[in-house]
Amino acid sequence: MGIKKNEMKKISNKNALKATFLKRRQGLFHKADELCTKTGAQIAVIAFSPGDKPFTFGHPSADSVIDQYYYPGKQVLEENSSLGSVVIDEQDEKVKFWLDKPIEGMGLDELKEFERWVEDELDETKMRRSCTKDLLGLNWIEDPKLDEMKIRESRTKDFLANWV
Amino acid sequence: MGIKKNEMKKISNKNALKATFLKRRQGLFHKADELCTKTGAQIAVIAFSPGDKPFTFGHPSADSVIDQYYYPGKQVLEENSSLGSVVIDEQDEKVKFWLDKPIEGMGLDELKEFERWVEDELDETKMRRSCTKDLLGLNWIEDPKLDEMKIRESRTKDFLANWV
DNA sequence: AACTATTAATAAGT
DNA sequence: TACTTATTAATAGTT
Repeated sequence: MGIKKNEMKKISNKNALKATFLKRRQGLFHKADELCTKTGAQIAVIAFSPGDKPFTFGHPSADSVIDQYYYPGKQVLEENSSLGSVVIDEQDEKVKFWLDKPIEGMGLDELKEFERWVEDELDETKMRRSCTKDLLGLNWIEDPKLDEMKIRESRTKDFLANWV
Repeated sequence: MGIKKNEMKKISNKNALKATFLKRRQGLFHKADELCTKTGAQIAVIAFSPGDKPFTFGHPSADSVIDQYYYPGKQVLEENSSLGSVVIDEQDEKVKFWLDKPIEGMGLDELKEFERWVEDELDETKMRRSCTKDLLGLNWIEDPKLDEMKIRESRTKDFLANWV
């Protein structure tokens, strides 16, 4: 599209590069938006400009789509606990027991037991989880700033490959 | 494009929905690819189909772009410390002092000081950081399983708005 | 930032 | 499911 047939190679001219990125980035986000509207798809687009400035599009939000990508839980249940939000796929007595328990009141031994339980639980159910915590994992002991930090398990390529 | 003027509303017919998602998803990824080629942009696209199947495009890879988005370090230096890997943009005496210090040997007060320093440092330089740690931030005290979990600071919309 | 010649994408048809 | 075509949409070069 345009005056000449589109040459598919890197643009060297700096102004042209900037202009092209602007126009095509807008076009790309527009296409993403249309696709969402017409099909109900959920889409996240992250684009770093040649100058490494980040631009994003997201429906319903970039973060939520990225979360879905890394933690493809189907029947998600969000429990609000002192840990932040722990995402699990099923609820049982033990889940309720631990999630209702305020972390602030646990001693070190209990904390370790809790941790062991979480790891076991999540391994067993093959679920992904995200929970919010502070930078160094210290603040929650006395001054939780939940929802400011996220812990993410790194997704395996295999999982998505098989899913598709 | 097409026979009729494009109606921007959700498609109800299931076959048309599928066909449209297929075509437009291809179109979207193609546009993303062209934008990368022509401008050197780095782009990640994640699209969940109406049936919630994930499709991705990434250059150089979806993961690397998403990582850049959450931890926009420019001149990245990876220090292997007892904290896992801490990503910072410059190295100075204080950085070396703290990163060389084994966390295991710190008392609670020192840990807090360390945390305060990290927060200050990163606020000042406007850097984001990623460090690998275990799920609950406890293991590193006695049994670090580094590189298995990631703590991420949740990005504020404002930061990106101002950056752009 | 706005314009337009031209190519590119695609909705509907086959 | 893939191919075709009429038509709209995107955009390269220009101002």
